[in-house]
Amino acid sequence: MTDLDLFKFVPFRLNRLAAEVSTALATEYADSYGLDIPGWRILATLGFRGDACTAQYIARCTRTHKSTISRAVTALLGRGLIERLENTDDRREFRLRLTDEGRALYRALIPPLLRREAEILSCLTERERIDFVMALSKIERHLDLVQDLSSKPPADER
Amino acid sequence: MTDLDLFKFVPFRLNRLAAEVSTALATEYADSYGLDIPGWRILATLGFRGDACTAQYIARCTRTHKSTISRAVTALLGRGLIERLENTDDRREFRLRLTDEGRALYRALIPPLLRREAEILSCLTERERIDFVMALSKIERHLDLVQDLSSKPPADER
DNA sequence: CTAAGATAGTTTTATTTGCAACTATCTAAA
DNA sequence: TTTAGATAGTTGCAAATAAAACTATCTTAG
Repeated sequence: MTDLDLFKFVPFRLNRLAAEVSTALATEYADSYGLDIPGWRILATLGFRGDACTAQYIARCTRTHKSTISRAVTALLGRGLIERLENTDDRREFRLRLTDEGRALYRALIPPLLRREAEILSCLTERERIDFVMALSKIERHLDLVQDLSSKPPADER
Repeated sequence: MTDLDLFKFVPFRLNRLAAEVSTALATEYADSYGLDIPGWRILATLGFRGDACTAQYIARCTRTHKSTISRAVTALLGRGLIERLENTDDRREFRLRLTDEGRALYRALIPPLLRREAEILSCLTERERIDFVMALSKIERHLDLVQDLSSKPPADER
């Protein structure tokens, strides 16, 4: 029988690594700006795409449960970091976008977060880093994790 | 100003990938054997290391909170999958080890889990897979995630 | 030897998260 | 048009997790 070493088992290692990286990054947005992960994901999605998008869209492409997004949206609205626009074409949904304050926060967060990311990857050579990211992309595509905005409804919500 | 694309941001991608892989694997041990992630981690740690080890050790090297481990240990004891040995040298701690039944379950789980892992990595060439795992190791070492059993107490419990 | 601090493990509590039910709105088919 | 089903978003509840307080035991400095 083949043996199983937990510490060589990729799923376990990914889990552990992701947890570690998350807590390392959280100090940037949580400790400094009172944001949690869902809040940061919303901010980042809205900030990166210039235009407004729906909560559903954010939930889908960040693979975060819609109820989690809903709560985080409420919090961000309360802090005046995002705003809701009625959509007269479809009154079920709201388009969300950053307020000026929200955009300022988004911009303020980028440099330290990119710095952290670079730090984490600094143990790899340029070549290794490129290969690593490429492998990541392949696995994501293989598992159908692509963020594609045109998008089929992606397997709904697991 | 540099921009930040969430979908190219490695910490986010790791998080998303780990979550996806976790749920994919959970079907193996949860649906089939009623194990949750902490339970599986204990089983795997005890199974891989032939000898008995303490709850503290498992918590540290799997980076799982000690209260989570404590509860999972209670559950596994109740199911007769592991047993506790008094340590007369230090009566604060207990050494844990698999029962025969626990070992059988561990053995039964290995093949399907390794198959899943292989499936997930099947989109990479052999070369890419080796490089990917190597990069993972480097990052783990860089972030001080090494499982090292000799081990300094690793930053205690976050 | 004793007291102060450290450590293993448990338990209580609070937080977070996902699920499921619900409302409101839209779409499509009879 | 009416009705059945789908979809966006919210909310109540339950499960999982982490934090913190607690017990018991060990270690070490005086």
